[in-house]
Amino acid sequence: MTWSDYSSDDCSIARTAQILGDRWAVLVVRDLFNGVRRFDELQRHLGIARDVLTKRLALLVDEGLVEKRPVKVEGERARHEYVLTEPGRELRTMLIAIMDWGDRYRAGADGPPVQIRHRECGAPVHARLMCTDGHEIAPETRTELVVMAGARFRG
Amino acid sequence: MTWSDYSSDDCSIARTAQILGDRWAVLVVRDLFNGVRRFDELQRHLGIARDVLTKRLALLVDEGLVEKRPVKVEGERARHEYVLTEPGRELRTMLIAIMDWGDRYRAGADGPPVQIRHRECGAPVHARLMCTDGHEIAPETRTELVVMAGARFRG
DNA sequence: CATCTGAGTCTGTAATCAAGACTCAGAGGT
DNA sequence: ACCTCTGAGTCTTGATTACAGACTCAGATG
Repeated sequence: MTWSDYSSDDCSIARTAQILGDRWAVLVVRDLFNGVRRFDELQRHLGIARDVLTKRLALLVDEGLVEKRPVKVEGERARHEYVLTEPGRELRTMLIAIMDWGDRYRAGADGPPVQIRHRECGAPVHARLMCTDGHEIAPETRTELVVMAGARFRG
Repeated sequence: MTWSDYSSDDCSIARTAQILGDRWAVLVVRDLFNGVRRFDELQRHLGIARDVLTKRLALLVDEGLVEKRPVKVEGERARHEYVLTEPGRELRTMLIAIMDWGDRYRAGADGPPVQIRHRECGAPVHARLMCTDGHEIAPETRTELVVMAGARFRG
């Protein structure tokens, strides 16, 4: 029973890619993380087409990663802003894993553009693989894939 | 100077998304990780259109994540296979971060379909955030973004 | 010589994306 | 009251890209 006997769609990576597997989705989440909250600000910063942004945000809201909430500031007209929900915020590990890879293999001559730091101690933060017994999984460390109850055979 | 004053494209996440920001790219890499190596096997398992697979593989080869190498098995015609390079293999942390998220928020009733384990001790492997001082960065732990030399202002 | 298979390429249609114009409602100025 | 500005979209019109399936081509197989 090899990996390719199991359904490709029935996989947590495939399901996540269904939501984030788009050139823009990840960047929208990144910007939301970095405090961008309003439609026009996202649109300008990302350079995304307006209708596409509308659709992406709607999907993210639909999938529960983002909340669209009304904001009423005194003396201004009512607006809304887009804020990450808890599931959305839990993507931080993934984002930092992506960033680590890019920093390493796609940084320009001046090095990485930004760094994420632990607010309390100031040290840079990275994504690491660990097993639940506390061993660090280095690049050469072998891992194996074990099929669990949730798996489905290929249709 | 806020985040949105800096160029969105000049960011390691944006650069990585340029390569992997596609519904299929991540799944192709996942399958290569899991030992699928041949064109037809990828095509069948993923259910991707053949011409799209051709293009994705070409991009991954171009970007240096995948190597296309000829294979000559005795008694068979020469073929080639697609194998991850070292940069490609370094995506493991990202893949597992994506999988962790999906396992948590998108698993079906039967739980996660597969588990990755440390081959030596058998314990499940997960992606974690750590600062270089060794502190674990839990979901509530605050991080901050520091702009470095590689950053560019918005054009 | 006819058939099979792996690894694509080609073709026609459907879906998405991009860029910019247009809409609409509320706030501010005159 | 009227005009203008802005935020947050929606609409429209090409240009790209995806999808499904047919077609190709070379070397093994019978």
